Amino acid sequence: MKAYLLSLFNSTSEKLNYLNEINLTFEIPKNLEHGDLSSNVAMLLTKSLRKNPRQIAEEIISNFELDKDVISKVEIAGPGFINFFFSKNYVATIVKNILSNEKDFGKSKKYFGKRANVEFVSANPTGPLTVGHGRNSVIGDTFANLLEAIGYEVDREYYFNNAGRQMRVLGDSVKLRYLNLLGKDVVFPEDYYQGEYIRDIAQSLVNDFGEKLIDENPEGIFKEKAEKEIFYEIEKTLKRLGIFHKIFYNEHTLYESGKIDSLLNTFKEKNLSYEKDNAVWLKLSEMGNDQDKVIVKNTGEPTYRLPDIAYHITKYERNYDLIVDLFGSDHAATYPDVLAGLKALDKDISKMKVLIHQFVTITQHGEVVKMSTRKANYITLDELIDEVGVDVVRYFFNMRAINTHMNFDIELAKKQSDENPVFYLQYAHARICSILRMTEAEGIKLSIENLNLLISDEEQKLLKKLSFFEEEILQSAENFEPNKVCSYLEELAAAFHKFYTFCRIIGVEKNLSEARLALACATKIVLLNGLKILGVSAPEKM
RNA sequence: GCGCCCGUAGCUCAAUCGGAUAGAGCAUCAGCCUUCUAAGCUGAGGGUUAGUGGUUCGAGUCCACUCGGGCGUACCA
Repeated sequence: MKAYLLSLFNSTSEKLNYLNEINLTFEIPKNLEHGDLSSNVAMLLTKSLRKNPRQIAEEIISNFELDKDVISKVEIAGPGFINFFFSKNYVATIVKNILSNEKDFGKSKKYFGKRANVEFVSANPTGPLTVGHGRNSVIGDTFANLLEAIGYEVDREYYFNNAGRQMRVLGDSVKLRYLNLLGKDVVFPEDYYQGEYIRDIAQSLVNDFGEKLIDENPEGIFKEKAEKEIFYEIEKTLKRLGIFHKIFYNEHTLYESGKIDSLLNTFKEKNLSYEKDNAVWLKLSEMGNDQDKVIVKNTGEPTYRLPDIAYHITKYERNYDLIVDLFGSDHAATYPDVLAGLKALDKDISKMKVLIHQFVTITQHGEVVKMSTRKANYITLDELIDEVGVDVVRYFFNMRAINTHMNFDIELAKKQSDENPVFYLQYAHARICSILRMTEAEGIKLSIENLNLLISDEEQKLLKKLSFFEEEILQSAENFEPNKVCSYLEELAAAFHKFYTFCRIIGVEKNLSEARLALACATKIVLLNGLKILGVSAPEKM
């Protein structure tokens, strides 16, 4: 429908030149009486033309060359909106389109041939993924799915660091637990990792090695064992959610390959850094940021900024057209430094898209749970999946805008899992599958020959909803808004459930029956394609 | 103190780059199953969009300030 209006305005602009100056947009009116699509061009032109918007609208309309088979009515309404009403026949043709494209319906080729990198999760292997990581994991994967749907070839990437202070403490924690288990009298400091998993790892070392490791360095087998075990668990959890990273990028390789040193040299050569107080500083204030920051400490160790910049340079070297970083608001302060560094090195910053999601506030028994891996005060993602299932977890994190400070009431999630909107969508899909089983038994075959019979309100509303799918996906992807996919699918499911209630398929006149079956099949395809982007299953029975 | 994010129905959230009468779900209440799955449908109640000013044809949306909450503000990541 939008495509038709665009070409309509395009041909009209040959007569009315001022139409070329305006950015054409169409919106779907909330109120049905305002048509199927609406344009506000006339109002946007009031200033430059110095005319009443309704007069302008009048002039535009009178120059349209309308196809009566497509547009049934055009009217001017309110302050100067131009409202378009499409013919029922035209609306019904979407079914053909859906049935012939099937799995590919909704996908677009706008970004065909482009490559994107989506970095998400990126948790260091110090403990199991928590509910807090869940939001990052799910929306990161959904972004990747969305980008694929609009033509990108996407690499999912996980950046991690198995060196540094956190990991030292991890090794120390395991060793102390190990000594603990062997009956040694040791003090376990409060700021060490308190989690039960540390004890499990230590226990398995006791089982395998007995007392042989008592004199081993904590940075050796203790740390290595912990990292391996924890990473194994992280990957297992992600796998449950259907998340698979193509690339695991270890920060350490940046040092081994000399990229850190060479970056440091580049900064120095370009006079972008200087030494002060025995440390190396990056001239961020000259790059437009608030203040200069240290990139190499007086101990000789780099701060996280240097490897972060070096890491992102590798993304540029790997020739991506789009580089997406997703992280929680606790890291929001770090990315301007990275961007400034990249810009100073003449990298095209417009390829970067840094997305920040707000925190998930967990409440349990009416109280806010402050999550801390160190203090072992957390609810793991695995526990959540055990409680409510993969589909609910994925849907729940996808359904809210990433900027919302979302609340997660654990009790409510368990209790209301039956009433979660995800079941509403899945139920629509299962209902259609059920109809398909019945019609097959009855020998009813779908047909696209008599789609013009689909004229009731319920049928038309469903058809219109279906026709906006591709546009919704495109917008969700371009704006990085997975929650819009959820809203769309909920509306689609609602339109279907109404259609189901009022329009019978089995037991009506043959041509109508076949046309309605075609509509039901088209709906099934769109539901399936949409749920697939969200990573949610579409059961055939419930 | 400063920076970023947020504040919408009892609760959780929407609202198409500023659009027409602010919408869903849950919860509450009243109806609908001899016919394709009632995990559904129909209807009702529920709002000074935190507050005060401003910008304009038009503001939940943009600007300023105030109040309240989250996250930052390291030679930790």
